[in-house]
Amino acid sequence: MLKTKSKQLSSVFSALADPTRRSIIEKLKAKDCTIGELSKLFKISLPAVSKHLNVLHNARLLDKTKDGKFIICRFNPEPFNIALKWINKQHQFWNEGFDALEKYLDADPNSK
Amino acid sequence: MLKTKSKQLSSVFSALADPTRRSIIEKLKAKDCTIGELSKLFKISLPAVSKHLNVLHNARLLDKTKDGKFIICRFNPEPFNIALKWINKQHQFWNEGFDALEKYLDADPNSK
DNA sequence: TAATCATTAAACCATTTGGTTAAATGAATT
DNA sequence: AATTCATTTAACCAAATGGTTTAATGATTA
Repeated sequence: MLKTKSKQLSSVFSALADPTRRSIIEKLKAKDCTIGELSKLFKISLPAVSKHLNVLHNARLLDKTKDGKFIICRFNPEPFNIALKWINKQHQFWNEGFDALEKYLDADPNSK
Repeated sequence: MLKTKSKQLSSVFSALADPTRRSIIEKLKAKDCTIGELSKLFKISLPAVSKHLNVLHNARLLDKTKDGKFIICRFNPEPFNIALKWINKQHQFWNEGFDALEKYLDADPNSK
């Protein structure tokens, strides 16, 4: 399902609006985890964690890959780019003078 | 009311999660507006717009100043910094090599 | 094949969200 | 002083959100 840019922005920003989901990202940034491993970090139930993971997955911030009995979760930072671009566009201050961020986001990742 | 960093992040990200509120920011970025002017841009009722403005105000993305009968709304991009910092911290790719954004955000705005 | 383990689905609940309309407030005009 | 204009408050509603518990699914292990 192709999302409009606006829908993408909404799903990314609302995914990031919840502290549990931000914690999940902070954890996954350091290391891929199974859903069971992630759920042990929080006091909420496993189904609640599963729902949060769906929200992240929907925003494309999380990849799930099946490994036998387990599901491995991997953080995908790529959708941050669209969010950063939007913010940067509104950021009066940044638009003055040179714009390092814009160049950064437009650069080919493989060139680094 | 002092907010924790987590609460600030939640309020900024959830303020940005709504397309109407993003449109309001895009409008205000160009020019300060009264609430009546803003409400004319949308098909929703004026009280609905008023509520969106409260959400933005709560996230400190919007300043209101009274001017007689009118209330002037001004966009305040400052809370973007905390959001950008959080995103940048998670952004594996960016953390490799030099980090232009971090420097940018930590710089004294008055020095530019 | 039966039992176990990881995860999701279902049904439910309370709270929040984004909208409405109608009434109230408060400042400016007449 | 009465009216008009800009905005908010109140009361309400439907849908979404974040949580729960219990049941179902699906893959491994015994």
